[in-house]
Amino acid sequence: MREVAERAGVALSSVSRVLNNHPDVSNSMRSRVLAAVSELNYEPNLIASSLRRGSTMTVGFIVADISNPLFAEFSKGAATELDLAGYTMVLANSEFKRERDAQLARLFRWRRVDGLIVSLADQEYPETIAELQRLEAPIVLFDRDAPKLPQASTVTADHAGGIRRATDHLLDLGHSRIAMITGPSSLRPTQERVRGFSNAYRARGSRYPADLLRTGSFDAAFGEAATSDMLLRQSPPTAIISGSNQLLVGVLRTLHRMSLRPGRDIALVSCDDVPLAELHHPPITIVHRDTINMGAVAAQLLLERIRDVDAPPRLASVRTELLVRDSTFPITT
Amino acid sequence: MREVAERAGVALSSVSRVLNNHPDVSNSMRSRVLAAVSELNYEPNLIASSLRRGSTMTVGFIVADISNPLFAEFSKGAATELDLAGYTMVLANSEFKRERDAQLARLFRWRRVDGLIVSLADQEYPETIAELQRLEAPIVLFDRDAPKLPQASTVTADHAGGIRRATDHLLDLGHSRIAMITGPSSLRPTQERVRGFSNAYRARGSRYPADLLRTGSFDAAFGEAATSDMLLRQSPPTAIISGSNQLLVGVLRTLHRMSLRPGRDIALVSCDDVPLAELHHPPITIVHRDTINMGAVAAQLLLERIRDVDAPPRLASVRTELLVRDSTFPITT
DNA sequence: CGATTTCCCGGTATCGTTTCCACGCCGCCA
DNA sequence: TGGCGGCGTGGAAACGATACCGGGAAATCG
Repeated sequence: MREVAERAGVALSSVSRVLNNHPDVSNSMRSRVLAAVSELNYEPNLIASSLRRGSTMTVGFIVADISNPLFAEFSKGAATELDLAGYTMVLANSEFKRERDAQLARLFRWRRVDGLIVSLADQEYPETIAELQRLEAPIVLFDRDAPKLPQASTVTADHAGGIRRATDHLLDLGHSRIAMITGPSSLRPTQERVRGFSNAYRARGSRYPADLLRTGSFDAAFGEAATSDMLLRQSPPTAIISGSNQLLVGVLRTLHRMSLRPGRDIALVSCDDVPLAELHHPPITIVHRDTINMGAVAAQLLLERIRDVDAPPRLASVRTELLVRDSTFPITT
Repeated sequence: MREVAERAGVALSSVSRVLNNHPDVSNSMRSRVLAAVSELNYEPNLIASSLRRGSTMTVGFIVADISNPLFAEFSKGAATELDLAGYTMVLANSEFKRERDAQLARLFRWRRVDGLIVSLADQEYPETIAELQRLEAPIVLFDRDAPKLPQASTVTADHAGGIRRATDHLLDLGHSRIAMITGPSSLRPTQERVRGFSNAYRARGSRYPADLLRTGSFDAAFGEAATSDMLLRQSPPTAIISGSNQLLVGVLRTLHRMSLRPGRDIALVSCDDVPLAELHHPPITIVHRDTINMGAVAAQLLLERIRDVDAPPRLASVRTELLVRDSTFPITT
């Protein structure tokens, strides 16, 4: 930049003004500087700029596992939206380790990100909460509750409503022993789903079968184990609700192993639409949410608070939708 | 940092030495400084550090679409490996637009990334090549050839071998009219697959059916259109090879629409193992490659050249493997 | 015991920008 | 004609860290 200034015969500050198209710059100045810039192949240094400005134009993104389509789509939605605003996304996987969450929060703080989007592995881990509280930049939580972080915005999905509709659907079809397998009980999606599940039964004056509710984790192995365990019990379920695309993989593995065909021998509902669900034989009924849009909304909530420091944190909830397909069917008693 | 120095009654340079555990620092100095650091809750500024050091400890990652499981797994493998070395991944989606590739390459250069991993949307687009050539940091290409970028390392998969084995497998089963649907003909994976396809036929003294080779793009819509087009022709294929998980979605949609069942009415092979392939009825034969490992290898190639400026660029190829499942079967003529 | 090395430490320049302040000039108005 | 406001510009002080250089004290050696 100094070379550019010399070549154009002007001051450094003028070069800076031209490059940031500051209003106070004459046409002759602008053209001289731009000429020198292109002659010298000048390349701005965004690091120096960040240091001086106090803003890095980066947003941190902490997620358990980017290879999970849920997070991948969410991140895509967010990245696209951030791009439009000139922000770059910095990505890190926590690998479901809460200590990683805390470390990464600190790292991003040190890197001076302008904002942070995070899907906590454990929404109550004090270390993580503490690290996040020290962050002055705005935060958006993805599908998590964290009362200790009142300064954070949140984007969630209406899991309770979705599961409520799914359960109603199954109950209407005559199923009453419905199993639900979903993630860690400490996480918002799980809590909401249990609420929706419970509400559906309660609306009909009964209680949900507690022995058929399995909370634990979101991975395929858990889905596999929980399914086979329940199916081998005395009074097995006639329908299963799976809480994630990964759990679905486990559920299907077990059903396949036991030669039970969804849609005929057992009803099946899962959460989040993936190619597997649509193209399975039979196609699987899904509690759908627009994850890419959730990412976009998360980015918007974040940008809103980056741009206006005084903007209050907000909570956005995207709706869920029941896609009824052939894996659910009326039971004949 | 100045406050820390004052509080500890030492010079700034000493604080820096302690924090970077430079050898020339006494124990008493270390403890005094560390005490002051924790009393003041000092937080290092990695931006300033980057500016001064000339290294940002970040690696750029340009990919067409992170929501594609292929790229998502690849990125996960790379991110995990980079993490171990203390590097942070900066992510951007090109959305298959070659102009975006070029823009992003420039952006990352300006951001002074220490390295770049990139899966080009178009491996020959001159703008992108030019932008990459100006980059002084090392580059790793994912599954692309770019002779104009001799300074770049590359990680690829043995597509030719995989498709060769898949084609041999089908030919052995008695299929001769085998269709292959794969991506843009300008891209390495496509070229390699065509080579493997062709080799298999040539080894038996014949030529591959040119009317059944469809190159175009990697998305589901193309897979859907190409499949229905070929199946409606006079002499339709008895087997289909799909070149990506997205194409597979399209192929399956068409087969489903035409009430053709893979494994019975038509043989089917696809590339890259995804839950859909394993849990489909029947399970789909796959040309498999370890994408997470490819990411790890890409990161290693990059780190090697970041650490040793004189290290020559390298080319790593990961093997592919044919997972024979029930979607391929002997044809009875 | 003097000379030379080793060990620590402080001061300062520097990385490449942006922003504030001051100043000169021109045009306008009274 | 003198004062005043706005425009355009240059100079310099940051932003927060690191690395070089030099010097004083302690340790080692002949």
